[in-house]
Amino acid sequence: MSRLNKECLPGQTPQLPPGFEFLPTCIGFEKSLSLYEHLATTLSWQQPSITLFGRTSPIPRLQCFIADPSVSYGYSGTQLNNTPWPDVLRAMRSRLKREYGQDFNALLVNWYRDGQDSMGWHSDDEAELGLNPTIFSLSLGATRAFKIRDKQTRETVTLPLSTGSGLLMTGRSQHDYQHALPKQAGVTQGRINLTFRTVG
DNA sequence: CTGTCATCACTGCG
DNA sequence: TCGCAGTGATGACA
Repeated sequence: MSRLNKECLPGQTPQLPPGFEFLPTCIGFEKSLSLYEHLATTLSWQQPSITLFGRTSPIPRLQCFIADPSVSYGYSGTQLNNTPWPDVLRAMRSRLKREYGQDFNALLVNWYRDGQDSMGWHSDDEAELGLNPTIFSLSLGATRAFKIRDKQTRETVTLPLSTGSGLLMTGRSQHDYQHALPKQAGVTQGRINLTFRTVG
């Protein structure tokens, strides 16, 4: 049984830009935390290194790429090895197909072990994802501040993503906006983020 | 083959 | 505690 933790409580939801839909309770609180524990202990986590500005460092998070065997996917120069679908995630994928009519064939999982782990500004605009990709994101564990920034105006909104919440990104969300998960010094608990996508 | 372009995270401040 | 500026080698692609 997972322990209640203040770092998992929800925050305030701002007005979001077009193409971003926040779903506060996709799965229940207890269920989300037990799924966090399950995935943290059972997935085959990887931490590749990246070289930039002459300095090589491990990426500041762990990741696992789950996909159908036919799918090939990579970003910023690294090719990701496919892990087969665990039962619980295969079931979630089926549920998403029923609810959103979207047949996701790939899932990038990121584990932000504490507030020192992060992801910089980017868009999910790789060619393999197509023109206006639909991406579904599910958050498990500690609440982290998700930032969305308008590429033109650089106006930024902060969306606290609490455990069990979903974020559906559609339409021009990856054209017109970037998103990031900054470091948060106060956070000691971990967060796992599932991002379902359709490749090819 | 060659040049252009976007990319990514850390440190050191304020 | 937070955010910004400054830091370049690499791969994709025309």
